[in-house]
Amino acid sequence: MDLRSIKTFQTIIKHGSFQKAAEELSYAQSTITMQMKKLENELGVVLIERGKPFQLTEAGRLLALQGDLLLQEFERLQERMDALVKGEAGHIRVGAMEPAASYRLPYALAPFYEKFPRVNVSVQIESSRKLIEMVEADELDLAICTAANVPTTVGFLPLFPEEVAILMPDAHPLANEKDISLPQLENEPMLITTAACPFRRNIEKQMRDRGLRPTYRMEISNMLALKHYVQAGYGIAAVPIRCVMPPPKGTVLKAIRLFEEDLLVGLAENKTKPFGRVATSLKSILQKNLRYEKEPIQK
DNA sequence: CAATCGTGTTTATGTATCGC
DNA sequence: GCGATACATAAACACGATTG
Repeated sequence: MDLRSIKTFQTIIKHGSFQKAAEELSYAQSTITMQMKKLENELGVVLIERGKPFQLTEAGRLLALQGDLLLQEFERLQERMDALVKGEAGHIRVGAMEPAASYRLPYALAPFYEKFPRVNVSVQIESSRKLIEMVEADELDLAICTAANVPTTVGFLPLFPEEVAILMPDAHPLANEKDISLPQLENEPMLITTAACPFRRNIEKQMRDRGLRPTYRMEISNMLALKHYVQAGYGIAAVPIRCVMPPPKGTVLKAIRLFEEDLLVGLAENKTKPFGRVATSLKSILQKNLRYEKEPIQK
């Protein structure tokens, strides 16, 4: 069964005649007969009760309805293919870690959508480690993540440091300090994310390097949920500033001294796969828009 | 008016060959 | 070993003439 014979069938219905359909489609009348015969054989049903005037069978009425939808779908597909060829449509798979996925990507994507309104973007939110794996397996076109275990087939372009500060209830003793130093955190019960979280690993490493040992009170897997636990008074937490601006009611954000290295976030891409025009454009737009102005930390 | 027939043309498929 | 190309053959298609 091909679309051509369905189109012929629809044209026959439109004119109520094999002859007229042949004229409109520039076929010989015998070709129309042959096409209908073939279509009926393939479908295993009679579509048209021949006679004057002919009548559609139940199968014919069903095909008349479905055939229209099929042809419309095909037209849409054709339009999308044309757009794809012109570089105006397609599907881009982006991965992002938190907090960039929630706090940066929605804004960074806006100019891309303005430029390519017909491109479909899917956003997958995962840990950096998982994102890099997905880029390597060609399951993502681009990923916004940290450079965790980057294999040689994956390229990483550093873009911005995700700055970290300490969030605490405003009644906390340290809330009066101008800023916080790492040794002050040693005996403070902290709320932390999972062991795989790059932010947690960064803090642990920096404290370890200085011979300090953090004290943990509670592990919360979702970084975006941390601030609510701080707000509820469970303890203090080192959080990306972007997640807690402005700090929730009843909490304050304090800069932390000695944090000379914030986590570097960037774009990961598969070096072995060709990059299309749309993906290239998205890359440069993200490159330009993922950075943001430094925001003041509340005193 | 649609179906059938004979015929020429186009398209699809299989095979062999070539170059990398 | 693999993909590109050329060629032969089969199958599908479209046509005009003709029939019922």
